[in-house]
Amino acid sequence: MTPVRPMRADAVRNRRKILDAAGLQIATHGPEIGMDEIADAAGVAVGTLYRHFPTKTDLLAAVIAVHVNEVADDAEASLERAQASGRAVDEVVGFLERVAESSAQNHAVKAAAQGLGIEGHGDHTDETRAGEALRTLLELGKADGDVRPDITLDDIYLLMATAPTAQSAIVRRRWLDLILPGITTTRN
Amino acid sequence: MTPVRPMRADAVRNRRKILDAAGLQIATHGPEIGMDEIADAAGVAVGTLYRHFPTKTDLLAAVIAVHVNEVADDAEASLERAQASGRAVDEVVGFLERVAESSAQNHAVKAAAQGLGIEGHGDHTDETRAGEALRTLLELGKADGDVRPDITLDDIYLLMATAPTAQSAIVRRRWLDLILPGITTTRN
Amino acid sequence: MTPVRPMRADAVRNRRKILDAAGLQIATHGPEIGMDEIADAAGVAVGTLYRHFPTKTDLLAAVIAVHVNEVADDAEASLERAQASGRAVDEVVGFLERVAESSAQNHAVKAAAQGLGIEGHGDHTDETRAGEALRTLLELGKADGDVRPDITLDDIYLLMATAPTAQSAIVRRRWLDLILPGITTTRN
Amino acid sequence: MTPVRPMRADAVRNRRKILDAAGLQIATHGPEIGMDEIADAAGVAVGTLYRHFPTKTDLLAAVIAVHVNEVADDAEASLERAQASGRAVDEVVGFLERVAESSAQNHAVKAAAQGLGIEGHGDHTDETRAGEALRTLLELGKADGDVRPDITLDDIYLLMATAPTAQSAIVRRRWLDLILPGITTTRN
DNA sequence: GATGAATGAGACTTCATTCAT
DNA sequence: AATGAATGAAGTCTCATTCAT
Repeated sequence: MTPVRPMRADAVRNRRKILDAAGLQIATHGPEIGMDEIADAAGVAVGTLYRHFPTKTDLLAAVIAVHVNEVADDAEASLERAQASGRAVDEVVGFLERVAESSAQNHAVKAAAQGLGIEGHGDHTDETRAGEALRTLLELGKADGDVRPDITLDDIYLLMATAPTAQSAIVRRRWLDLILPGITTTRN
Repeated sequence: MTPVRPMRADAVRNRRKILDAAGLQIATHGPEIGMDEIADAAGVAVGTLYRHFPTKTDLLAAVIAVHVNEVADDAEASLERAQASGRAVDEVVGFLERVAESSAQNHAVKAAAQGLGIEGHGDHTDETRAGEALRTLLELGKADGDVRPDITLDDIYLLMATAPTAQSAIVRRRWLDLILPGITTTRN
Repeated sequence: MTPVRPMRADAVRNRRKILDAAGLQIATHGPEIGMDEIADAAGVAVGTLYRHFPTKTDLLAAVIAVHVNEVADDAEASLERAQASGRAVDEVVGFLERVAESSAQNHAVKAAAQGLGIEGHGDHTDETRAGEALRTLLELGKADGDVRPDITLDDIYLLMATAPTAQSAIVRRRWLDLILPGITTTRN
Repeated sequence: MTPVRPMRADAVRNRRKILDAAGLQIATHGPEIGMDEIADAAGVAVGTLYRHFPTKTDLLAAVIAVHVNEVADDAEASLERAQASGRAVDEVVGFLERVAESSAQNHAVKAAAQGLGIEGHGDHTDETRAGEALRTLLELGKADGDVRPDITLDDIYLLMATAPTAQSAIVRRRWLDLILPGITTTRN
C-alpha cells in the first residue's frame, strides 16, 4: 500500500505547508478561497499546489481528511483516558467540547464530521478508528450508568455535525449545557 | 416609512416572483447559484432582477428576510395557540420542529436564524416580533413548570441556528429528542 | 426553425465581427490562438465572445461553417455558370483553383473540406448544397466528355482536402496543373 | 564534425528511446502532446528529455529529421532499384505511395516533407541525399519516356506535401490514381 | 421599467521549462 | 547524467454587474 519510492523530503515539506495553509485559508475565508491565494499562503507556486492536489476538490478532501484524522486521534485518546480514569462521560463531554472548539476549521471540520456519518470516499480508516473509539466510549459510559442507554454513535455524529463550531467559547459552552441532558443521565 | 411612490402593480408582482424563485433556487442549489439562473427561474431578465435588488447580497438578504418574517409569524401563532391551550412547551417544541423542518430552505433559513440572534441588518421588525413572541412563550412554559427556568431566548436562537435543517425527517426528529431534555423539565 | 425573437441588431453585428476576427486570427496564427486575442481582434470582451460561442470548439465550428457556406455558394455559382456556358470542366477547374486560393483561411478551410466528405455535425445544409452542385457539375463535365467518367464527388473532396492552400499562387497553379490530367480527358 | 567526446552508451540509448517515443506519441496524439507524456512513454524523466533536446521545438525538429532520414534512405533505395530494373516510373510511384503511407507519422512526416522543399534548419545532408536521388530517378523516368518531361523535383515535393497521409489505404490509393496522370505519360 | 447583450476581473487548470536532489 | 518537483505565464471559461435598446 505504501508507495515503493518514498516522497522526496522537500515534496513532503511542501505537501504539509500546502495542507496547513489550505486549512487556515479555508477556515478564514471559506472554501471559495482561490487556489492562488492558498498557494501564496503556502509559499509555493500554483503549479506545485496542483502537483500535489490535481484538483481543488482533491485539496479540500485532503484538508478534511486531516481533520478526520485529528478527530480520530482525539477519540482514541479520549477512550484511553476513560479506560484509565473510569470517567467515560467526562470524556464524551470533553470530546464534544473539543470538536465544537475546532472553530478555527469551521466549515471544513463540520463537513468532515458529516462525512464521518454519511459519506466518505477513499480511505475510511480514520472514520473507522473514530467510530470504534467513540462507540466503546459510549458503551463504557452506559455501563457506568452515566450515558443514556439509547444513545448511539449516530447521535454523537449528529451532535458533532450540528455543533456551533464558529461561535464564541461562551456560546459553545452553553450549547454543551443544552445538549448534555439529552445524552447523560445526570440529574440536575 | 412607506415609500412616497407606491410600487407599480407589476413591479410588486415581479418582486415576489423573484423572491420566490430565489428562495427555491438557493434552497435547491445553494447560494452560489447564478443571478441569471435565478432571473430565469423567476421569468424575468437579469436587468429586472438588478432593478429590484442592486446586489446579490441584497437579494440574499431579502430572501432571508422573508424567512425571518415567516418565522416571526410562526412564533406569534405558536404563542397564540399556547395562550389558548395552556400547553406552552408543546408549542416551543412544535416551533423548533417546524424550524428544523424548513429543510427545503436549507442554508437560507439557517442564515436567517443566525441573523435573528446575532446580526440583523435593515428592518428589525420581524426579528423583534419573533423575539417577543418566543420570549413570552418561554415564560409561559416556565410558569407551567415545563420549561427549565434558565432557558433564555438566546438558547432558542442557538438551537435554531444549529438545527440539522438539511437532514431527513428521522434525523431531525432524533435531534429534537436529543435537544428536548436540555430545555424541558420533563422526566424521562 | 427560425427563432421566435430575432437577434438584437448589435448582437448580430458582434457575432459577425467575432466570426470575421476569428477567421482572420485563426488563419494567421492557427487554431491555437487564444480566445482573448480573438476577442481583442473583434473589438469585444471575452464575455461577449463566450456569449455567442460557449466554447472554443463552437467558435471553430462556426468559422468552419462560414467557409462551408462560402464553398457551397461557390459550387452553386459554378454550376449555374456551367449550365449557361456549357463549359463544365472550366468551372470544375475554376472551383478547385478558388478553393486552393482560400489560402487566407488555411487550416480552417481544409478542415471544412474534410468535414464536407467526412464529418459534419449539426446543420448539413451547406454540405448538401455543395455536394449536389458539384455532383451535377461533374455529370455535366462527363456528358461533355471533358471529365473522366470515373471521377466521383469524393474525388473532388479528396483534392479539396489536399490542396496546398497555404502556398503561393505559383505553387497552387502548379498543383492544379499536376492534378488536372487526373480528372480531365484533355490530351496534352 | 563528429563531437570530441562520444556520447555515453546509455545516453545514446536514451536519445533513441526518446526519439522513438516522441515519434509515436506525436503520431498518435499530435504535436500538442505534453513533454511529460513523451518522457513517460520513453521511460525517462522530463529532465533527461530536456538534456537531450533543450526545447520542444528541438525535439520536434529531431523527430522530423528522423523521418527525413528515412525518406532519404527510401529515395536512394528506390533509385538503386530503378537502376537495376530499368523501371524508374514504378519506383517513383512506389516512393510516393510509401510516403503517403507513412500515415502513422501523420503531421510530422508532412512537416518533414514540407521542410524538404522549403525550410531545413541544421544538417541538410538528408535533404540533399533525398533530393539527389529523386532528381536522378526523375531523369531516368524521363529518359524512359515514362515521366512527363516537365516534372521537376519541386513537383515531387509538392505532391509529398499534399499527400493524404492521415487517410485510409483506399483513399491513399485513389489519390495516387488521381495524381499519376499528371506526372506520367502513361496513356490510360 | 424591462430586456438581455456586453463587460472584464478572476477562477481553475495546464504545461514548457528550470533546478535542487 | 538522471530524476522529478517546482515554477509561473497563459489558456479557457464563469459570473456579478452595467448599459444600450
